[in-house]
Amino acid sequence: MRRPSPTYGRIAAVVRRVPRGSVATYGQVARLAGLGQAARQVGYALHALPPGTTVPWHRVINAAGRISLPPDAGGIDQRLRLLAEGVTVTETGRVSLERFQWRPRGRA
DNA sequence: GCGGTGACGGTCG
DNA sequence: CCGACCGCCACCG
Repeated sequence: MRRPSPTYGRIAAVVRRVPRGSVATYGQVARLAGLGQAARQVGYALHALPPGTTVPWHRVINAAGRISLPPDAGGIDQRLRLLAEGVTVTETGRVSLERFQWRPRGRA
């Protein structure tokens, strides 16, 4: 079955595993997707997601616990979506990773 | 095949 | 807490 999974496919697969009400960091997703240090690529891939996708891209934030997406590029929408799931996001786009980061069975 | 680029990450000031 | 710098890697022209 080779690994036809284009990198984007693996990234999307990992992001779909992030449960509602939790968030994951780009680096965490990259790691779980087997991309190593290609965290930047995660953001690049999410940016390339087609409209109407089922991937909860809004649950992915940076390691600093902040929304990276510029407000005028969807950051506003991302913040509202997170708030709608019960994730506390300050007006500056800060999220408490201690409280909301996804922890898949002790790994990662 | 080479080089520029980026929804990042970690360190330093 | 915030900004600047450098290092990593895959995508695209």
